[in-house]
Amino acid sequence: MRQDCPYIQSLKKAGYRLTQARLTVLDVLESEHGHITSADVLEKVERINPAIGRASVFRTLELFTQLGFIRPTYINTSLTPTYVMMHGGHHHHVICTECNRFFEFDDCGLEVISRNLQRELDVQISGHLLEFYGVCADCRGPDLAEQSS
Amino acid sequence: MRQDCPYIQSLKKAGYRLTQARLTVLDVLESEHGHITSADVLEKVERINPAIGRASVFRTLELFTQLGFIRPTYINTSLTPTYVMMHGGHHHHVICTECNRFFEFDDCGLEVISRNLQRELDVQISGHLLEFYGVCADCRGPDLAEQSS
DNA sequence: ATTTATGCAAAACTTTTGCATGGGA
DNA sequence: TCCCATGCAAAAGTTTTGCATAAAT
Repeated sequence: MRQDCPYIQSLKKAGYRLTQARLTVLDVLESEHGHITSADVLEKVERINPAIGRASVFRTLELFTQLGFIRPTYINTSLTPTYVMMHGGHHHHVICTECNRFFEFDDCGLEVISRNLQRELDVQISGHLLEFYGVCADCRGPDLAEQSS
Repeated sequence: MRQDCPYIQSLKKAGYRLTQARLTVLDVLESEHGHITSADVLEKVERINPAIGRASVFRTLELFTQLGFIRPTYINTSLTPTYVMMHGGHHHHVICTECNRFFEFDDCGLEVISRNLQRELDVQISGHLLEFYGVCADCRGPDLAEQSS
């Protein structure tokens, strides 16, 4: 486990202990490169280390959310949250409303808007989440779009 | 109840019946100008018309989400969703991570990005949600807006 | 007259809590 | 050693289901 991981550094700096539960949840989150449901986190943590209780996973998820590491979002119509990693404080993706597939993208050109809002509303902005909704090529049918399943 | 309401038009056009439950939930959503938790929707609908069952409220909320009228988001650390109205397919706000207050804003200048993504990812985009996170002036302290308690 | 949508109430789940105890610094 | 964080298991809530019935078109 990389001690140079920025999240681990943040945990330490904030005075939180580096426990098995926290490190394992962090590993699971990062192994999913970006987004994972709470149910999946529970399952994967359990598989890696059965000694870690569910409660700790939820407590960790809440802590990480408070610290800004992750952010819960609703994806499909289920009641369980999908957590996305807030690398550098932000996250951007396009979600296909038909198949719920994710398409992540990096640049969002929101720095200017962020600065303006900061000034206009007098809010010290630390991050953002941008979600676009649409229908991907596959879900629009094979006729008009390329198929690449 | 305004029959010219765009949401009512959409419901009709999609072939859904204009029932008491749906019209009442719509009224509640609009009366909250923007965002409301599921628990609050339940409570307000109950107050307006006790004959409407909880199940119908949830079914309606899910339907409206599928139709793109609203979008569930996580605000405070509670497990209940907060629904935001997707006027014109989009919604933008800044959330204070301390007091959970909302600051909505209109323009987000995302049309260009939206078009680019549409072309690059071949996804037909229908809307978006943009959330900024930060700490508002009040929460940063009374005077210097710099104090951290 | 047709169906769709509803209400009711129980079932199904997910998340939270309390407390004694273990593990990190 | 000190005290934060954990595990366990039950409790607390929220959301979903099944089915007979009401109501919208």
